[in-house]
Amino acid sequence: MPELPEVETTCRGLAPLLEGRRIVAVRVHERRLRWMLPRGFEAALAGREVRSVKRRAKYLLIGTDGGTLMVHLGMSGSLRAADPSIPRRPHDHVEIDLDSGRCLRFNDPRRFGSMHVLDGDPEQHALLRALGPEPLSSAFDAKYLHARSRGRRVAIKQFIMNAGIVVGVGNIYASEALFHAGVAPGRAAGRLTRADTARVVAAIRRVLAAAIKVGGTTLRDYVNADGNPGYFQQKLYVYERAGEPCRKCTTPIRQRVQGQRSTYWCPGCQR
DNA sequence: ACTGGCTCCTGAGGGC
DNA sequence: TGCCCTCAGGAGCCAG
Repeated sequence: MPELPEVETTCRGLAPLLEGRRIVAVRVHERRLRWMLPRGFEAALAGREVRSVKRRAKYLLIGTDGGTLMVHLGMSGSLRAADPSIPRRPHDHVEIDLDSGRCLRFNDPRRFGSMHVLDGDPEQHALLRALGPEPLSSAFDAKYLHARSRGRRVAIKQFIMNAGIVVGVGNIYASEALFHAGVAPGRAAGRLTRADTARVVAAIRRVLAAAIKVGGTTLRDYVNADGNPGYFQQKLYVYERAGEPCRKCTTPIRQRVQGQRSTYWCPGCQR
């Protein structure tokens, strides 16, 4: 499932394939994504030249000479620059032909992903305006997390998954980061000490950077722009390891549900 | 201002 | 062998 490292990997893979290319044609095979693709979606993109490929949170921002294509991969989405001679696969919902001869295909079995064409500054769009800082930016530090968490009773795991606080920390990396920080996931965010928040920030940054380095985590669906999986799943310490011995202290990893999401943690290592 | 719950969807996996 | 049921999950949205 794409989290920030997977989106970043896709972004880096797509940039050289898209930048400077002109969009020749757009075909939509399924309009019912997270939000219905409006009439005029195809026309808003056809003929445009791609100027930049960026990422904000888990959104891909494909800037053109006339508007920005904003893509979210949801939990099962992928974008690949395919050879058009390869037949379309099930759930290839949108195809964007480029003047390079390649075809950008958006595949998303669960259709939790989305596509928008934006005018003007993407940062001002309602979906981006209220987002917190990027986890790998200097704005996300211990001072910030400590200040934002004061008075908050919500569990720290749900707190760091709140995109209004910090973007890009999904279910897998939230559990992994809290393990490395040595902080139990159920603790109230507002009860964390300054030292705790420093360790949480450092762990989030370290885990995300490490995952980006190996191309993200592939558990079920995710493939990058070239159709290849990531390898971070081999470095998971707690996620989907319930009952298995902790890699550090051999205590059995525990699992519980927080906010409709599975949380994994080591009661020996995390306090 | 917070917090928790619901919702979209399909494939995987377990049970029988 | 095959069918049916349950569950997972990003994140916007709404109600309390």
